[in-house]
Amino acid sequence: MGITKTQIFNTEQNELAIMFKVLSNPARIAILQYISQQNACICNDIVDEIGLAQPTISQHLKELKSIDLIRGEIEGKKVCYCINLKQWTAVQTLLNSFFETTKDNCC
Amino acid sequence: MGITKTQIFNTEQNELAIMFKVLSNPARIAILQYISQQNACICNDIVDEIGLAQPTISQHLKELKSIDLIRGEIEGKKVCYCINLKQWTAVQTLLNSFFETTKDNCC
DNA sequence: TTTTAATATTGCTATATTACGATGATATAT
DNA sequence: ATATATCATCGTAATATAGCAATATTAAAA
Repeated sequence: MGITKTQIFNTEQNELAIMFKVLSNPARIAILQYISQQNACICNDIVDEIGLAQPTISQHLKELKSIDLIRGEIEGKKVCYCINLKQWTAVQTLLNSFFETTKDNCC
Repeated sequence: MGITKTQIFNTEQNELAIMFKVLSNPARIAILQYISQQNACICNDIVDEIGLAQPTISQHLKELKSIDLIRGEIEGKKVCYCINLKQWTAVQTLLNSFFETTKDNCC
């Protein structure tokens, strides 16, 4: 999306934006939901489940990994992805606290 | 961002993605924080506060309005923006419930 | 009514994103 | 060793986004 002037914003603002951005795509939402439903990890059943090409899924997984929301464990030829619960909760807390703080200031 | 294949995802997934997307920019985060801190509404002090050109701010405000997160009240020449608390809370609940549901399924 | 101030809209450029085919890397299976 | 399956990376096309200058719009003020 064009150049974002990250320099003029503080770390918190930039980090919040990055987390929101990683989640701002329906494919990535679907991937997260699917991975979580498999309880255990899964691999590129994701490709079959979601209707996108394998490279596309792989790229989305990479973005989810970039903020450590999921982890990929190599098992032979396959890679099993699962939600990183610790980071998941941390992100949830961070976003939630943004909502709370803003709400408190407001009215 | 290139074409997103929204057709292959369900309404919930697409709506979540849209909300995350609106919040996925540090300028919009900063605008929301600033508006909320002013307690009452403010106008284009936002332009002075944030270091971006007036058209850019105007565009960001439009995107925030698109999901009804803020409201602009016209007061003569000026427009006073404020957080729409009802929608703010609704979005918070929706996102939070996404985090919770996914977490519950997971482990 | 003309000017001025505040905001929105338009048009443009530069860069990011989504998606995919082709290719590369790696590990099991034959 | 060779083939096959799984996944990642590269390169590229199409589209979206961020930002701004210029311009339009609107309303108070002169």
